[in-house]
Formats: sequence, C-alpha cells, structure tokens
Amino acid sequence: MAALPSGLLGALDPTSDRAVFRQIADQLREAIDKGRFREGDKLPSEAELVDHYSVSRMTVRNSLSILQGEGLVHSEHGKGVFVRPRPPVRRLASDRFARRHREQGKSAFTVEAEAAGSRPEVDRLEVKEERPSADISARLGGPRRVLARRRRYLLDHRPVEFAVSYIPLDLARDTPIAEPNPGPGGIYARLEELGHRLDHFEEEIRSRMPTPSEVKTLQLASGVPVIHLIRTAYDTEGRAVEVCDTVMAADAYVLSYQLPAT
Amino acid sequence: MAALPSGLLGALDPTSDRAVFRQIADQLREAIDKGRFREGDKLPSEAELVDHYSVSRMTVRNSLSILQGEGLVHSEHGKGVFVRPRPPVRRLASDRFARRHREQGKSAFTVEAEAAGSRPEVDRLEVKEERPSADISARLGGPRRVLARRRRYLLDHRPVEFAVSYIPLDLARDTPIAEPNPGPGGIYARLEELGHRLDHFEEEIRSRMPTPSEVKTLQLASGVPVIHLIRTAYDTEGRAVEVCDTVMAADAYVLSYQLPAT
DNA sequence: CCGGGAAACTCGTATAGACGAGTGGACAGG
DNA sequence: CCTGTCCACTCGTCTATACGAGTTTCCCGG
Repeated sequence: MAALPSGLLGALDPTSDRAVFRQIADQLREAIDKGRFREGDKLPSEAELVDHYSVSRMTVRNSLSILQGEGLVHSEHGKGVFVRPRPPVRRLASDRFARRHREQGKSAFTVEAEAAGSRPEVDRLEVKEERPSADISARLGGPRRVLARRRRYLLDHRPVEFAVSYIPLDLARDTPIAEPNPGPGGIYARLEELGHRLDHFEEEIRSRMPTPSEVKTLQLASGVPVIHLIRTAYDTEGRAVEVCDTVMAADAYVLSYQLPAT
Repeated sequence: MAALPSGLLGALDPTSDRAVFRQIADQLREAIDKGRFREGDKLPSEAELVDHYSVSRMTVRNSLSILQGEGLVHSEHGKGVFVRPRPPVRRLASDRFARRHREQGKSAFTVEAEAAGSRPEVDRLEVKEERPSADISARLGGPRRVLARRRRYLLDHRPVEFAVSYIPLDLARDTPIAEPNPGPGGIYARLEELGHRLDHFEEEIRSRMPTPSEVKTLQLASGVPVIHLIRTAYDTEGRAVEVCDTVMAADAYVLSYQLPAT
C-alpha cells in the first residue's frame, strides 16, 4: 500500500483532551474545507489512515462516520470514501404558482426543470380516495374523505421530492382531478375551472432527518436532511381546497420567498 | 442487572439479510414510534441490550448511533440513552416584518416569544465593521465595507438561532444602527428614519447538517439539522439595504409563508 | 488480441476485551 | 441528621482480530 503524501494530513496531539477519532475527523474536515480534497475526490482508504495515524481501524471508521453524519463524505462499498459532491439545486421561487404559469400546457416542475437544463421525470403516480389523517382533515376544514394524489419527482434520474396532494372528495370526485393526468396547468387549473378561484397559498416549512422510508424513496445519502413543506391552497371564499404535503431532499433545494414590507 | 420486560423488544431474525445492528435499530425505532418509549424515557442500557440480543457491545452501540443520527434519541454520559423530546417550536410568520410590528418598542423576537409564553434572551451581541464576503457583497450591490451585527437568540435559556446582519457601511456609519442597541423597532425602523423606506424582503432557505462550530454555538444534539436563511431587505428604490444571514436549530422552528395566487 | 479468473484492494459487519469518566445511590462515620 | 466515601452503573474511547462482500487490476491462457 502506498504511503500518504506527506503534508496532506498532520499528526495527532497526544496531550490533547480531544478524542483521537475526533482529531482525525478534524484533520480530514480541514483538508476538505481547504480544498486539499475536492468534490468527488477519494479520501485515503481506511487502511492508509490506520497506517498514517497508527490507530486501530475502528478508530478510523469512527472518524469517517462523523464526517458522514455531517454530510461531508459518503462511502461506497468496495470503492472508497469520497467527498460528497453538491448536486445541482432546484430553486423554488415564491411566484411559482402565479396564475400566468398555469396558462401553458406542461406542469410547473417540468417547465422549470427544462429551463434549467435538467431532465425532469415524474414517477410513482398514484391517485386514490382515502380517509385523511387528523392533521390533513383539519387543514382542509374537516372532510371525511379526500382524494390523495401521490407522485415522486426526479431530476436527471435522481429522486428529489415526494409529494402528496389532498383534495376534499366532494370537490374532486368525477372531475379531471381524479384522473392520473389532470391536464394542462395541473390540478390548480382544474380547480379554477370548477369555480374555485385561487386566492392565496400558505406554506409551512420544517426540516429534520429523514425516516428510513424517506431514505429509500429519495435515495438519500447519510447526513442529508429533508425539507418538509406543507402547502394549503385557499380559494377566494376562504375555503381550503387542497393541501400538498411534500418531502424534499434538502441538498437539492433552495426555497425562495418574497415578503412585502407593509 | 435487571432483565428487560418481556415483549418490549422482539428477537432477531438470523435468516434475514438485514444486518443485526440494523434489526436492533429497527426494533428500537418501532418501539419508540408505537409509544412503548415516550419522549424523555430512558432506553434499555447498552448492557441490557447486549444481554437481550446476545450480541457484542459494539453492535449495540452501532444500533444506537443509527437512531442518534436520525435524531430519535440522544445519549448522556453516565446516565443513559433517552428518547429525544421535541422542544417547543417557534413559528415564524411571513408578516413578521410588517411595518405595524415595528411601531412598538421591543424587538420582534422578544415580543413574539413573550406572547408565546417563553423566556427570550439575546446573547453574544457584537457589532463591528468588516470586509464582506464575496457573496454578501454581491447581494448588497458590491460595497467594500459593511457593518456586521452578530447576535445569538435563546428561548427558555436554550440557544435556537445565530444571526448576522450586514449593512453597507455608508448607510450605517455614525447612525444608531452602529450602536449595540439600535433603539425601538430595531434596525429596520432606523433604516426607514434614514430615508430608506422598505419595500420588500427576499428570503432564501436551505437546510443542511451543522458544522462543528454551529453545533457548539447552538448546542445542537446530533441528528438535528440547521435551517439556513438569508434575507435581503430592499428599499423602494430597489436598493438592497441589509442582508441577514441566519442559522437556526431546525427542531426549534416552523417557517410559514403566505403566497398570493396571482 | 481478447476473455476469464485470481488477487489485491475497498468498505461492512461482528466479536471480545480493556480502561476511563460521569452519575447516583448506599452506607458508614461524624 | 448530615456528610463524605465508595461502589455500581452508565456511556465514551480504543485496541486487535476475523470474515464477508463489492470493485478493480492485472496477468495468464486461449
């Protein structure tokens, strides 16, 4: 095995209170921050780090797992540990639901992704009637049954978002909204055609670590949180006509909002 | 040592492909989800889990570290591993910078926290002139020097947010904005008094895992992401008069926005 | 020249043991 | 009764070893 290039990583300080595996993690983090390892670069192998620092392998693995938890690196079985590349991000502007954007045929996601030069896909489309959770029901004003529209969004073949729309069943039954493809402009256009002129949206944003099932659905690397967005659409009569519950890979998104100063 | 209450946790499936430490993590997670352990409850000790599953201690620790990464539990040296309680969250509404809220004396943070029955504090206040980073400078229209106002916010003695405001130095020099306490209504009120009538704000939201320094400043448990919010304030002439760079403990916040449907 | 297969390398999983350090309760002595 | 000590229990750190499984390289045989 080749020795590490000298100067890449320093030595341990045996007099320090800081645990050895933290010191190693610190040095690797610093090397990444300073660009000595770049996005996609392979870090020294566990065996090389064991040699360099004269510690046991579990100690080295412990260090690496810290960096993984910070989202700085990811490991690939049989290959090595790599500096995690920053994926292209999707910018969500606060005017993304403006009425003018509903005029043309394609969905907001598709139009915007193609404009940004990415390959958009929609996946795992599923439409069915359900009994809503207490929270969803309350947001919609208490319907007993709703239409649930689930789908997964991908950008350049990478899943980035999983979303569920809930519409009170009395609004959606026997309309294009209950079809897998609701037609040009999406369900918001159909709701307006049905006489529910949209007035405003309310969005609630949280962030947390993903559940195991979200890790699977969004193929998340460890150390990547999710953004949980709950949007409620209100018509001009103040009725909540849709709730959209969205979980996004946090490393793929920047949300952007405009607030009036009034 | 007392044995585990029977039925609390199941047995391992030796025929499963799933790694043992993952199976153990799955069972603990399920027990938490189903409420067999509640917020603040102590999980079985490592030694008890070792006995129950007949595995080595490192395997058990591996399982627990998974749950810690998911933000489900946290460990306390000498005490045990506990189900992480959900702290009270702070709701940020999109009208929080409305002009009417600037009329009274106290800061937005203080007023809102007291209304919610929490004890607000502001901490580590630091005001100084600086050379801005390239990003901040670009957002502000390219000033060479800025006034930076740093401060940490606490709720019930728990740090929840660290924020830095940047104001172009030519606006802020020799004004109350450069004072530690800028007076009633905060710096937005002062900016308006100086003739910069505020028109709108733009907020950019990201989420990621914290850096070690953020972990320290916000006393974050492992498995808690941060929300990174960058707000730019524009006056009626379209000039960017302030950029506020904020890092929040994600488990302490829900952000809320209203979007027009026009 | 090409294809196949072994070898060498990577990380993943798991065991067993040792010592350290923080916490809290029991117990003995004042 | 109070206090201080000790001990048992907790998690934290670290070593050494073993085997499995995925990937890459390289060499040998056809």
